Amino acid sequence: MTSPAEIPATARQSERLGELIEERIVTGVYPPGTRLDEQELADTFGVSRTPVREALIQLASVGLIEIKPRRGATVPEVGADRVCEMFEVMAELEAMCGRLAARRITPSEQLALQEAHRACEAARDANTPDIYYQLNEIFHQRIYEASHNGFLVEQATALHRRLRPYRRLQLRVRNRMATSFNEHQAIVDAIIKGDSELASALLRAHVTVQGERFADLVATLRDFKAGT
Amino acid sequence: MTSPAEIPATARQSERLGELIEERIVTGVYPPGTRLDEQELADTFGVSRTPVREALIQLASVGLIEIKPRRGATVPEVGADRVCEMFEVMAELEAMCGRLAARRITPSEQLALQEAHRACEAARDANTPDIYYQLNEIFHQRIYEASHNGFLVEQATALHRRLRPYRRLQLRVRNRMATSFNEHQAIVDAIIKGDSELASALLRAHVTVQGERFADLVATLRDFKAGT
DNA sequence: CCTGGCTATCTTGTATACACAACGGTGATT
DNA sequence: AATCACCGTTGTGTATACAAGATAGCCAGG
Repeated sequence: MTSPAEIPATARQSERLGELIEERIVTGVYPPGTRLDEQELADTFGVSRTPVREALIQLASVGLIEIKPRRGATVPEVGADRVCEMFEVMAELEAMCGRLAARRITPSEQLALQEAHRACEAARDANTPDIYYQLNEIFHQRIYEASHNGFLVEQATALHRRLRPYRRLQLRVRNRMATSFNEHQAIVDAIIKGDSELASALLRAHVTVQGERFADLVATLRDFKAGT
Repeated sequence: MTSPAEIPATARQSERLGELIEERIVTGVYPPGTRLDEQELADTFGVSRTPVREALIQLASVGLIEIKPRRGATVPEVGADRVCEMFEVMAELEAMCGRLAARRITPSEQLALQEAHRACEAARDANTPDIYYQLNEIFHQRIYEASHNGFLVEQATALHRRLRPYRRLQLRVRNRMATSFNEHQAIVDAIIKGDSELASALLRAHVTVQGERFADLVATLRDFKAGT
């Protein structure tokens, strides 16, 4: 039942399936608590259960879903505290990236970083949060890469991806875009100047504030829910 | 009334298989470069290919093996530089654990930490590196837990596991055990005292030195090989 | 009416079967 | 003799079939 020649069919289908399912999880199509029925997923994507299972196992080992023996896979209810913990770690990873980047960044990487930064500026001026959001990811990715630590880049990227949905919630917060950009400016300056400790501290604060804002948001929602 | 659990509850076999294969990888039974034939593994463990595949996929998503489409799974040749990168990240994670632990450790956790530390002391006095090695793991685990960040604990534990084989190499280095213990002592003092920055710095150095020692070891081996 | 146990059914976990791509060997051609 | 092409073998990727455990619904008993 393979689809007509639209996919090279050369790579494992489970690989592609994993990305598809991940996309549906982070975009909220499969909200937390959802039970992921293997047969159902198989029918949905027009494949058999085998690739679906492999995809699920892969997602589980990354922590995106939970598989309990004989009880199937579910999208975990990530508690707010859990997310805060993840932001705490993310802040440290980014701080580390910044510290290393300030020491190791190459001239061409400096250019790439500044270019990404200017792109963010354009999005800010255009007041397009969605665009800014995407460019922001590139900006941070540039910093990761400038750390010249491939393993760190992988870890930071993975966690960044995993936090994406929660960060997305903050897009509409008042003035967040402008504030974010100003913080970016200071970070760029510190890295270019080679001030590793400053870059580290700024990045840690930059990410930490996101975690705190997330916590605020959750608290607000809880109050709202309680007040109903 | 019936005996509750004498059999491992028949959780997924792939789970157990994964641990078995992982064990064989980190202990060097399957050295880097080994090609992992699915059928062969299936025969070895007396199961079919399906659980083996699932175990391999899980190991691959953790980075312990590499799976190339249509070309099977292999134990990757982790370059020395790669391992150094991992140690660099590990140092930072441990530093973070120490910083948080110094601020958040509870009295009972203090006792547990000191107990683990004293156990290490006994192993040092008995001059039993293998025992010390195991107790050292518990010691570090105690610090992780004292950070009161569950996600961080998971990440640190996972990376620690993955670095285990490379750390093991350093067991026989001269005086390593005594030096390690002294460093531990300073770390414990800093955490108990609540000096988060000191604890952080000490732990970073403690782990970094392991990475450097690994690099030295590799360099030595390379020279040795080149001299042949 | 509620509770407790039993069974029916559904879903996961494992095994087997099949399809196709990649690697290696052999033979023919230059 | 060397090179290239063709074919067989091997092993991965996917589908299907089968077995076992878990949940839920139902019936019986208190």
